[in-house]
Amino acid sequence: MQNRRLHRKPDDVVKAKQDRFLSLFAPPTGVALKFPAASTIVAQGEPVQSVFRVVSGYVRLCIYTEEGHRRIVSFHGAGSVVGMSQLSSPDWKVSVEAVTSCVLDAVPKSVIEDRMDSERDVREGALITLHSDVEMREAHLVMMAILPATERLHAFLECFAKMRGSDGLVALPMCRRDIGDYLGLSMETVSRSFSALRESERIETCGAEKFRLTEGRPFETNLDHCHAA
Amino acid sequence: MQNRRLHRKPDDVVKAKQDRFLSLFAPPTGVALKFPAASTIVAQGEPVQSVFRVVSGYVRLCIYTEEGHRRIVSFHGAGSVVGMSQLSSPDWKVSVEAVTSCVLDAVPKSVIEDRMDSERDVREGALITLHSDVEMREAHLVMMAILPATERLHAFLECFAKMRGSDGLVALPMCRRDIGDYLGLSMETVSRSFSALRESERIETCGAEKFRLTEGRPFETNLDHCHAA
DNA sequence: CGTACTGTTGAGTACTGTCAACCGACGTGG
DNA sequence: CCACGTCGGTTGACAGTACTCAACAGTACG
Repeated sequence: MQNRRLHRKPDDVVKAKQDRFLSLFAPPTGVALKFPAASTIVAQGEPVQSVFRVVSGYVRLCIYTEEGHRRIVSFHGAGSVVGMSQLSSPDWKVSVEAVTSCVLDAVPKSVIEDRMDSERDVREGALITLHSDVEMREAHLVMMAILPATERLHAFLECFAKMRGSDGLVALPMCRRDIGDYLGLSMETVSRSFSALRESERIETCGAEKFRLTEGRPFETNLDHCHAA
Repeated sequence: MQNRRLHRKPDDVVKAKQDRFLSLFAPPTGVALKFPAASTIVAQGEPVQSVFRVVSGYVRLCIYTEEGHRRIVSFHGAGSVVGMSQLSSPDWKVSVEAVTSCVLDAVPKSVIEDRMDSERDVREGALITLHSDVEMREAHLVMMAILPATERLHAFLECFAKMRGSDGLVALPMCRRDIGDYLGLSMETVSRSFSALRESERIETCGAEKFRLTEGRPFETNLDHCHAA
């Protein structure tokens, strides 16, 4: 879900800047914190004190509306940086919640800001992360508007499998409702879409939370009913 | 659509940083360019050479998918900065198109980068813009998932009227299809939603492109059919 | 073994997309 | 000056998707 097909700069150059930036999350500037599954790491509205990087486990970024609706903006696994887009804001616009039990490295906001001032590579690394955030949300937006439920789920699973990097069986850490809130679908529709993908043999499943993508199929996307031309 | 309810820092402090950043768009670093209505200012895939600021008129940011669908990510009126989120990318991930005839100030990417390196206020101003981009897309995402067509349109009109700052009659520069591609709705549904808002007296219209919000109504949003709790 | 929770499936409904017809404004050309 | 074509917007009819409500299955846990 992160860093999907970002920068096409020479990867090693980008990586060096990123590394410098990411090193801030290690000691001595960073501190590892552990959170149990389903706990709230930071709540929407809290003052922004730290930026995080996921070490292990999965977190979700949620937005709660006044009416009580929950929208999941993104999921983040090991390696993802969370909170950079909150830097110029006094308080969190999103909640960060632990999907599974997880460990995060936390760095004080002030440290990030200071290093961005003094180190060029940190600055560029941070910009790349921010840029990635914008792009991720744009891709999400496009998907939400254009793809029907089953294709949305398929895109999500593809994306998640890619992020995991494993070609084999992938375990989904989040429940159907989470996926629904991420894709803008009801829990039931997500479940039905799973069944549809399984029946059309585009995925294989092993229990409710493990799946494997059946690859290589030319797969005619049924987009006939989508508007715009 | 821009800078909606961003930073809650003391406004004057924020403004000073923003001003320094925004001054880059004026001569001598910036150059004003004029574009006719419906022209493409930069096409998706072109190398990123400049960042823009709208002086007058309106532009739209579009994403075209391989299947030929068009998604509008945002509209930008006078004062908006366009392209900051493309800085760490070699080429544009979006197209920038003139909705009306318009004038933009263009600043070379390299100038922006240099000044971000050398001036703290420019850096912070740029970050605020980026942060605003992320937040805008998140708000868009939430709206798309939660609101039914009529409410989506209403939210859009509210937002647009606020951006314009005028309480009176507001003229929409973009056509129904544009609004549809922005809201993830078909042109026809947008049109029907206009009619619905007019009939329920939540807006008044004057021709197809001028409207006024009928304010003060407690307006019970019909969100009963929305999932999640 | 009962309870609670997650996931699955069915039935019915509501919303929105598609297709199509129509209207009015505008500009062109006879 | 008027006929005509084009374009954007509106509206209707119909179909298809996805949501709601509801029942049920499987699993974990006490």
